[in-house]
Amino acid sequence: MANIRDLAKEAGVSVSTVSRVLNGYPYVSEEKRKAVWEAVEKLNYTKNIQAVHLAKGRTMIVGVMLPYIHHPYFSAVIEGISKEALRYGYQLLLFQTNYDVERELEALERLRMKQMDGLIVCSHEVGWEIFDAYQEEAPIVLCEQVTEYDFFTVYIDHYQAFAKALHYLVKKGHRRIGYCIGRRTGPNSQAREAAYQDVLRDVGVTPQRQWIFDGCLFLEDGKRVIEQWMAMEERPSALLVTSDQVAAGIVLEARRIGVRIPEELTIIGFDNDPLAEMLGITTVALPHFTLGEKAFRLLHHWLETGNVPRKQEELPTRLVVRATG
Amino acid sequence: MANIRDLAKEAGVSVSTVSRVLNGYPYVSEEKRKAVWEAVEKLNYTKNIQAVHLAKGRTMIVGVMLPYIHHPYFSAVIEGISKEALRYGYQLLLFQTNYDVERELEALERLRMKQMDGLIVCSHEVGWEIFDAYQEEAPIVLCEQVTEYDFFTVYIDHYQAFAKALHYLVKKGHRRIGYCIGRRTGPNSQAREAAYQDVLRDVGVTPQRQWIFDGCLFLEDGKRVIEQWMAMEERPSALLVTSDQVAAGIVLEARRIGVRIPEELTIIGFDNDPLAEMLGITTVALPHFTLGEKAFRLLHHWLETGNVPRKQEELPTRLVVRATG
DNA sequence: TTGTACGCGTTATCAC
DNA sequence: GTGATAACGCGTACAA
Repeated sequence: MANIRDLAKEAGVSVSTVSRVLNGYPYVSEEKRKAVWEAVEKLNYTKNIQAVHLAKGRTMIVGVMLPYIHHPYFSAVIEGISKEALRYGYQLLLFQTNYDVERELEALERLRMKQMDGLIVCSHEVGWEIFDAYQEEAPIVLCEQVTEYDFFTVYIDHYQAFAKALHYLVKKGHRRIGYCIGRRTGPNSQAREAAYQDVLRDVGVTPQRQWIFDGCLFLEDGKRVIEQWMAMEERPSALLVTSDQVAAGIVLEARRIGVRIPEELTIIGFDNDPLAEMLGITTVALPHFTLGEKAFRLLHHWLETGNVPRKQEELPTRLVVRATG
Repeated sequence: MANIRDLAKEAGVSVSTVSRVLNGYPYVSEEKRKAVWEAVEKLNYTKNIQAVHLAKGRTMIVGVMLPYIHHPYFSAVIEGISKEALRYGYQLLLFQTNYDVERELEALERLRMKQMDGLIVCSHEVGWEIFDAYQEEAPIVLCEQVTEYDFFTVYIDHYQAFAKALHYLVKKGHRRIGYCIGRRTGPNSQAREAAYQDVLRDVGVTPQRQWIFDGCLFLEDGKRVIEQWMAMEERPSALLVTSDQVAAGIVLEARRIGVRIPEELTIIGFDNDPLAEMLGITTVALPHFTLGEKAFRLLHHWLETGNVPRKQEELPTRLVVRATG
């Protein structure tokens, strides 16, 4: 493969002149410029981007750490990141972790190795203190709320979102309120749990353990939920559901087996998925796409300006009332 | 940041010895090995991966070219790619194109620049001849069927899949058969169209123009389809639908407005999405995840062995009969 | 306006 | 076992 020196020889100029022409710098005579481009043609030259990265100490690559891709939540976030990355001329390097700590650490090590200029963390398993340490060496933006440490963060306030939906239910007279959750360990789930405990305590209701449905991630899980619900002695009259996908599963299975919604069971989902609109599911709209966009912009700002004013940005949510609640 | 020379100085050895230790080569005395690792600790050293890439002429990165990420089809494919990439120690660089030719060319240029070792193309807009040209310089694997050129390809035979579903419908007595499609220009859509024309001709039916519903990509589009269907004079008695998402849209809206399925309208979707199972939609199962896996493995084989025996791999489909057809 | 020479950080090839 | 030293390919002061 031809390199910049071959070009210089072919065009009869120096390597720096070649470099100037290739990168569009001024102060190069028209004839030399032309000679260089002709050499490029003749030798079928292409710049080796790895060498550029090494020489410049920058890659214009941003890493994205997420557990799964094939999931409405994460694929929406990454779509937002991708859109903004494209706009600012950055590329995206994917780190799918499956919540495996080893893989998360691998991604962070890659950041230290300067494989990318910065990292966006969509969700994770390892402790904040780890990120805090790596943050000293390279820019990291997190997509989850964190209070104890000082990070660059863009997040949806799941506590408020959950509380909002709960207050709505309480106002409508519900007292036996349950909820479905994905992974209980995640910060989002913790926030939801906290809101649940707080609001129910405030209205003087003692939540029952079996009103909480764990491991609800996909459409299919909704089916299981409604089956469990059917088998219960003291059934909740309303459920806040992880996501609209799961809520859709509940609603469809309920229809199938003749459970009337919302008369017998009120359902509120999260996300504002097109499926929720189609099925008339009341939901809390969450701005996932915007989350990705803002996360990238925050990182971009950090990369371009270089200053490290820790910053948090909170994204608003909105209750969309439809037929199920 | 400390580099390999700093390490050498600190440990009192040469850079070559440092390199040997860092990369686990034999023939290094235990004491020097120890000295190097101590220096690594002391100087908080991390290898600069860009320099490694430049020196080795390999990146262990594979590019993935796709139009969108936030789409069940593509996110399944990329999940499959990702899984295999992880297994073989490769990283994934994302090229979201939105079917914009400029961006597709940009991805191909990046391949020439050796930013990645190979490229997997999930879907595209530019002509085959372009890929054919770039293929001379670096490995490319395509996820669509192509007959005119000689490529590395893994694909689902959409012609056969469509024909299979059509024959099933014909056997059940349907003659007025229509179909929904996403982008008509894609090779998959072309294959489906060809199957449609062929099968209907064979059974002596002249397809009507309005039996073909274009631009059907998402759940919401299903609603539009059923509305159009309602307004028609001579309605098709059966529809083959782009994807289960769109099929679900049709089925749900049909239920809502009281169109009986399958009595008035038979529906067959594609993908075998969980939503199809939940709604009892008859569908042709398409192995998207496997497609991604196989695509990566093919590329991997090419990268590791270096030989270029052009190869095509076809993936099987399966008709899953449920309630809607 | 142009060219020389060095830096970027690592790996690979020799010679010892 | 070990150490110089030359690649790898490009960017960029600095000098001219």
